[in-house]
Amino acid sequence: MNALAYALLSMLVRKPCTGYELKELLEVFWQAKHSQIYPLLTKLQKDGLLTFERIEQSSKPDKKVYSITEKGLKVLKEWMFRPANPAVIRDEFLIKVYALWLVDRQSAKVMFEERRAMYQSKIRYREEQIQIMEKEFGDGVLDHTSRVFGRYLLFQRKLRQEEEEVSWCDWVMDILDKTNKTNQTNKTNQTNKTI
Amino acid sequence: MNALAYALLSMLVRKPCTGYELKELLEVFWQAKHSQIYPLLTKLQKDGLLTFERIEQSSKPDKKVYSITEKGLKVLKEWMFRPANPAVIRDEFLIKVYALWLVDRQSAKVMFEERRAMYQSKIRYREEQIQIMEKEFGDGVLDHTSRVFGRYLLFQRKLRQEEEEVSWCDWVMDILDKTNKTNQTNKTNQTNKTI
DNA sequence: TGGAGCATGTAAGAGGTTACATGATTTG
DNA sequence: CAAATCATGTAACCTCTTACATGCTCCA
Repeated sequence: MNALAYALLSMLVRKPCTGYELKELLEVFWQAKHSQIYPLLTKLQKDGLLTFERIEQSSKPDKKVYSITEKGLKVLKEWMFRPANPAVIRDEFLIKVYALWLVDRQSAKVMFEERRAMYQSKIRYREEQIQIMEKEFGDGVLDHTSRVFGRYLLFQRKLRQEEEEVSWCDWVMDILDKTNKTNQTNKTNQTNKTI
Repeated sequence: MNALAYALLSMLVRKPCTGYELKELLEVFWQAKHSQIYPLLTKLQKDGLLTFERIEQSSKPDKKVYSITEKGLKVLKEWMFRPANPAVIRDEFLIKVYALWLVDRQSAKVMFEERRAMYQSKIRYREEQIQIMEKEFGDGVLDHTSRVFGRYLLFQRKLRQEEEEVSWCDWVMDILDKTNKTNQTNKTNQTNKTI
């Protein structure tokens, strides 16, 4: 039982889903490719944590709708009370930031402008999604026993983190602007002090 | 050349380091185990991107101090201008948040209190590190041509994100408090509306 | 005297990505 | 007419974690 397995259970305890739907819904808190999801669903079903029903569709491929079993629910609930492993964050952009002193000020600014724009569009999407939830569920989004509660909390968290990212980009671009533009061949670069 | 390889180059372009040091320094933006770092350093050295010098130490094991080569610098600089792959974030706690509606209010509160405490201690550490940098480098931390610039930006970003996490935990705990405490067997739970 | 820090390495296995494979319908 | 969406699956490969392996010093 790995983290992705619990992620799938935590989705299916809300409502039955196809593997395809799970991939979409999972995106907000656990990115996975379909090539990882489909075999895992089969495994969890064989282990008795899930069941599935094959639905034939006209004009679309057949699909398998998975549901959680009693055993699956029990396993998920037990896991809920165990301490979570620390988060893993791997962001290539941050490597580039680390080596930012190698590039000229103008290129650095462009990098941050692009980053800012990307996060700004994420914010717009996130705000839309939050509005949809609030419209559909009303106060249910703030009810800790409602199925949508956790999803709502996660979208709010994502939104906050994305807004923070934009604000950080602005802060960095401000620093890049404030740099004395005549002092291109600098002095501090000569010192060998490094952490 | 994978992302970790560029992460190592971006460290070594600042100053020569041992594998052991790299693992520590890398932590702020790319977590990796030593079992991944050491073989990769050997590979990069064989590819001519790094060189190393063996340093014998009394009272401590020998060490290999790696430095970047001209070729390594060229490869790194070229990579700097290529667009970064999207960030990968995998946080088990968020899976638990998704299924939070399964646990009682009190347990949910405990989970967020622990999360808050953990991030609060990260903030303390981060603030210390930032102060150390500011003391040692002065205005150098804001000079985009200084070797410490990128590292400083990253620590500031981490701090902001960690503060945002604490603020989000407070927001969630507030919601959990505001819930009508007599309404334990709820109504919204009965509806089958789900996204 | 046991644990943390310094220091490097290999091997096995789990987790995750990319590519291969198929195929109908809808939308721009 | 091409691209996106729905829908599922396998195989090869790369990435990352865990475990095995060694050994000295300093500190509580």
